Amino acid sequence: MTSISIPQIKYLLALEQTGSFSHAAEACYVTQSTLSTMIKKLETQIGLSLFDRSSKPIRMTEEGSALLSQFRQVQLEMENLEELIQLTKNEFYGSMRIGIIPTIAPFLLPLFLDKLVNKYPNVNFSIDEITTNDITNRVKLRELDVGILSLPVNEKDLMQQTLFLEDFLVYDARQPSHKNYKVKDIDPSRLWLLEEGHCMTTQIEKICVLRKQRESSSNLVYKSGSILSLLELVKSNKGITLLPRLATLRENLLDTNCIYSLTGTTPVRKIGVITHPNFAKKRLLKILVDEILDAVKPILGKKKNVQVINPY
Amino acid sequence: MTSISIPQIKYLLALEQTGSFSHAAEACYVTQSTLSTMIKKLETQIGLSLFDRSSKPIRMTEEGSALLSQFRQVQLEMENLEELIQLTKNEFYGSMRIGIIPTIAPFLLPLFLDKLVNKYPNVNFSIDEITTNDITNRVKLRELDVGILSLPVNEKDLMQQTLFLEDFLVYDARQPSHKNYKVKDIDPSRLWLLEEGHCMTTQIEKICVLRKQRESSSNLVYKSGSILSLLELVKSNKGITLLPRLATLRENLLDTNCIYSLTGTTPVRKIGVITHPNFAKKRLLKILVDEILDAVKPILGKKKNVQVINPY
DNA sequence: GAATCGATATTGATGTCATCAATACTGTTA
DNA sequence: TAACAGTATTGATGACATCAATATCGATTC
Repeated sequence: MTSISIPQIKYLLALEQTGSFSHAAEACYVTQSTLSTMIKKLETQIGLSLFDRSSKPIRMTEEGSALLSQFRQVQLEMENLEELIQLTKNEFYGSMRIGIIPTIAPFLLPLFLDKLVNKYPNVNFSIDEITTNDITNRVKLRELDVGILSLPVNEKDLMQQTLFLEDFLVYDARQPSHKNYKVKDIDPSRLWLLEEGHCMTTQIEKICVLRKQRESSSNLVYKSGSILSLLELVKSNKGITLLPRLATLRENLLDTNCIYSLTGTTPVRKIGVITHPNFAKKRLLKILVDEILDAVKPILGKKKNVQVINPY
Repeated sequence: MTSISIPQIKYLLALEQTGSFSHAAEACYVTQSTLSTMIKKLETQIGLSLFDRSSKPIRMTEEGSALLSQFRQVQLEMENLEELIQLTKNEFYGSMRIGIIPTIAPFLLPLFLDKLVNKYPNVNFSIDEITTNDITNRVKLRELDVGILSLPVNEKDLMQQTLFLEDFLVYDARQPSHKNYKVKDIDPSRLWLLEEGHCMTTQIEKICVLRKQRESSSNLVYKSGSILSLLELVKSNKGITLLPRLATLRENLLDTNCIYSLTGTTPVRKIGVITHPNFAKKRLLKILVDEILDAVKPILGKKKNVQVINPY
């Protein structure tokens, strides 16, 4: 048992406008008999005569006139809905090109990317795992829409938004012996770092205050190209490194019993996003940001007594 | 190829409200499979994913949320329409009982009654052709809804609304001899009137200033019970009477060549409607009034230099 | 008064649609 | 691994919107 339908309203308004069943049918791209039948059906459904067929052109009855503006209102809101649908489709269509640094990518992406991709099937997400400099350059050139990386970046022309603070922990691959670590407990000769170019390298060096100190005390300098290699080398050489908290959760990559907090002030890095100032898809960006925050907030919680280590 | 339908909107809002296809289906009195299919169809039609099925309870996607308030707006306007339909049905249903005086009924009703009855098939019109006193009494007692008669009535508790002024013309059944008539030209011995009780009788007596004058100059006093009898008697006895203009148009009842205007000030009567002060169907009354005015305005036009003759 | 015209109402046919019951599929829980 | 709760899919079916053809109606013309 049907109620009033949108096409019926459309036919009614066309008939009121044209004064003729034939012309109204033409305007609505249906046959005259369809329009006649549908108007009659509407009148039967609501129990009122809406049109006076004895006048020429056809005019509305008083009841029809009493309802006309409300029929128009329904039609107007339907048109508003259809327009908003188009606007919404345009925003959540196309692509979003994301650059993310390698010290975040393998730990953060698994936490939110599948859900994001499923939520927005019409958006083509593109992920590039590249370094901070490459990210900032390509965002500036509009080759990337968003960068996920450690902030701040040394580019005041880009929009920067901090998402969360991520603390560093000590990974000592020897048998567990210390409940707590102090920075000065770190033996620079056993310290392994990622190669230059990774902002985290700079951050760890800052934490340990040990650029020159480290070069003078070892005849082997090895800088890993990837964080996986880093973890493998630290493990196999019973070395030490500093890891961001999200990395320490991956039990498949390391022995979580060998992870130690640093006493005193906790060194942290700011993780956030950068975009070009003219980047338009603000709602999609907010979605990305909200998904990331939803994913990491339960893990990282709130930080106290921290020292932010900048990536440059 | 269908577009968005009202039931689809209803299902969407129910799903957003309940967070479950099963509960939403229940609330909408359809099966779960119907609701699932219709939501999917809506999403396909508009090209957007509106619900995230992986969360429990089910939540809207960002696009769905962006459109939600506009969907609600459409629903609200549909509800407003349905409510207004009910209000409108209540006003234009039932009956309208009309009293009309006999010196108006046969000339005015044919001008508008068929059209009115066809326009409002759901209204039961009831017409009583009775005198002014009967009309005013029965409107006071709510036995009639409306009276159509000569105004004013001597009842200040009734609502009175003047519709038009109707002038009187002389009907002299002798062979046409005068281009113009003055009141003093009227031979009281040949004057025929309706019987007492008809306000028009009083009006004509006032016009001719001749109550006592007439009684003293004739041994035959005949007062017709109906205006048809009056016209027949005036015709067959080559008498005289005064007729309201609408009556003079009926060529089937009299020789229109025997109709004369009165020179000098034109005597007219006010025709209008009376209703009980608590009569509620104001819109239907307005319809009746507008139909009458539409019918008589082209005939009567605008009056100049008139003297209103009251019916009492 | 009959024929013609323009317009609406009706009819029967037909493809599309909404809806159902049944069931397959999925993720969670015990 | 089985059971459970919930959603998605499938095939069947009655309801529906729509069409082409034509009946009906009121006005106009001859």
